Amino acid sequence: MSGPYTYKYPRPMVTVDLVVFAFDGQGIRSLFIRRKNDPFAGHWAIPGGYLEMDESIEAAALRELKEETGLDSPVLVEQIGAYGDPGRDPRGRTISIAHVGIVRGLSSKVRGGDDAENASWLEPNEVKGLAFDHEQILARAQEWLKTGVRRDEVVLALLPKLFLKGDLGALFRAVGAKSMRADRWIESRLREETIEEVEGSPGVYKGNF
Amino acid sequence: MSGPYTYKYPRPMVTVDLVVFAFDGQGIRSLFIRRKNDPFAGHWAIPGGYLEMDESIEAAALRELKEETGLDSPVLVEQIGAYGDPGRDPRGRTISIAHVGIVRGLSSKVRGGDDAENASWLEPNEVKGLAFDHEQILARAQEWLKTGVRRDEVVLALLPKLFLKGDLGALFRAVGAKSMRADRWIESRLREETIEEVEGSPGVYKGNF
DNA sequence: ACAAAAGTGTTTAGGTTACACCCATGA
DNA sequence: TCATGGGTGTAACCTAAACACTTTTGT
Repeated sequence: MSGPYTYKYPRPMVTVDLVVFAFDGQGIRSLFIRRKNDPFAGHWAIPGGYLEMDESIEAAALRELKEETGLDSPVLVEQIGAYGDPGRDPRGRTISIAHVGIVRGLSSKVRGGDDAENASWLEPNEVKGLAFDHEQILARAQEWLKTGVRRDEVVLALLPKLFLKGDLGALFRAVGAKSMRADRWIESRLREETIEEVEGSPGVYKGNF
Repeated sequence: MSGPYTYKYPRPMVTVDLVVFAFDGQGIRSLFIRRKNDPFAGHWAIPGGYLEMDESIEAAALRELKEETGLDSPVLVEQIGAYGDPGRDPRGRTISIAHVGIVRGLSSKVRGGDDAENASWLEPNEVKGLAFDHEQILARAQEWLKTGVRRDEVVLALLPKLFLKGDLGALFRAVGAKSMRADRWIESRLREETIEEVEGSPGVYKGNF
């Protein structure tokens, strides 16, 4: 960096955050880092960091994810909103552009990096004392997940490439979608060819992309 | 302003934009300003401007709307996304947080102000040569409107306080929602008491809030 | 009077909910 | 054995879409 940088009018900082969800066959997990530095050193936080001047917003989210957790290219990434209440960051006015991402299964190769002392897959509802307003962002992301589970891409991004009816049932249960019947879901997607049964393996399905 | 302001790392500018929709009984109109200053002086643009350091994002959107068009407090405001491609603003890296707003009817008291030479209600599909990436933002806002019209709050925010079946039909037609039948819509909302028929005026309805 | 546009009835298909019942599991 | 939780069949309900037909409107 070659700073300092001088502007005529004050500018907020801009960060990106990325809530990553994965399904382990039992429940939904989310990826958190433990912050190495102040503010909130030692607290859990959603992966994220400063936007650089020459990269797109989504690229920044992916870069930060990679730097802080080692995770590469989620199956699906979507922006869910900008958070910018004055005071959300003690270092000064900060706007954070929040995203959700989905990866297929709990990648075991996550590791801390950069500002992250370590990175772990935690149950989103168990994590306490999140940094900044990350509780709020997480809540919104969970809401997104709960309603997003009606979208086939979201479901298929969460499930393993090959899955059983039981996996689907477990997934619906895990996100708290009520009375979603796996049998009906499969029946209907088979009809419209969103998924198909794997040749020679009755009861095993795969999504079509 | 007391600038200059100096930071260790470069920071983008942050703006807010607000696409305002209104329904005039015939079609959807959207509020645009004609820019007074460069860049894009003389071009139409979505109302918006710089976020100040001590106001919330939504407050900034409302303030800019007021300053540039004279319009006060839309019935409904919602954030629709952050736009931040490098190069979207020739003045330098700028992140814009886009919103949609709905007002009830075409307020005739709109006037230009600030950076706005004037403000007018235009048909969104007719406007050409929008500033910045406002075409893209407008397109997303229209998309939001088209799908949002299934949400009762959105419909009721667009319609006058008292409305007829014909108004509803015209509205559905205006946003391009296909095969939405006003008779069925009303029937169903009456049942669940989202709207009610006005006493003594058969065929006149009003929303319940 | 005619053509185009809007309104209306009917039917079909699909999804959602609720309920009843079965089966497996584990205390 | 009993209680529990999940799976599964059935029926009621609602909504969306398609279609045909009528009514209205403008020229």
